[in-house]
Amino acid sequence: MGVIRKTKSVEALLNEFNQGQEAISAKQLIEQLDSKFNKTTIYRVLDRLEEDGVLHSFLGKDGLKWYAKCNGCSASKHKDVHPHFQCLKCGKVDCLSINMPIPHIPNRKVEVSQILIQGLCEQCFV
Amino acid sequence: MGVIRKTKSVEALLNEFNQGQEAISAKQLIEQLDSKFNKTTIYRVLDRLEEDGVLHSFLGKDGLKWYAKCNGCSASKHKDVHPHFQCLKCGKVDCLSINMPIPHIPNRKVEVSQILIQGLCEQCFV
DNA sequence: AATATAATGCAACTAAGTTGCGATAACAAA
DNA sequence: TTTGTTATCGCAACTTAGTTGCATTATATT
Repeated sequence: MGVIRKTKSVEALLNEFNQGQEAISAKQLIEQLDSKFNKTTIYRVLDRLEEDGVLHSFLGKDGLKWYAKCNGCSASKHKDVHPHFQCLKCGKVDCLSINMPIPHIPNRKVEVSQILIQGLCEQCFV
Repeated sequence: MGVIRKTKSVEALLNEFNQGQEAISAKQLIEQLDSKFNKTTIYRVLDRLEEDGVLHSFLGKDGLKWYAKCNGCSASKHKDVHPHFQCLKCGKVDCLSINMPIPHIPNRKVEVSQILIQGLCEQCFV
């Protein structure tokens, strides 16, 4: 079932993410690749890449969906549980490779946690 | 400027939040009060209550906007920086009164942080 | 080359949230 | 109480990120 095919859109998107380590929003990818691919295609390829553990996704401060490369994820399990950082000046979003332990909460079961930190990135924090 | 008026919609919304400590999504409030108020009104009243430091808002796991009562906020400063919890079974969302220190990140300035923890709430975690 | 089916493009749709504007209602001052 | 100012409301139309259905095309397998 569902072997991912090496199509032009897949290549193009992977290429975008291989330009750097930054996260890229679906919106930005659609604008960027507008002349080459339909937005539906882009959404679907992103879905597939996420399912396959190539990318992971999260929501930025405005509720937009962002994607970034995975490190150590597989199709069966996304191990990437790290904070994301969104720069309030330049808008850049990336993954932070720091460990943020989620405290145990009495009488509840913690399954996932999303942490979005906002502030000034290295370039903007002079 | 801008003294908030005690209108019926303001009263109705405050009343909803005084039913308990849970967070309520804008969507839910609109559905709930649909017969009494226009959705535009509800969005605007929520905005005003947030500006006045009565409510604070955050995004849930699907990017929907949620509101909850503030504790110790003022119009000038929202002091409420705490994690929020969304139950994956019953959907309930609330504020956690635990302190989560944001680690210092080298060469960046941290200004805000949003933490959303998902799992099972007290009622659903049997 | 033939086949099966994954992937694409297009158009139409969904849903949360926003905007403009004329009408209405709070509230303070007379 | 009445009046005047202006905050607030309701409505309709809009915006925008993301989704869906379906006919067509491309990929990979035999």
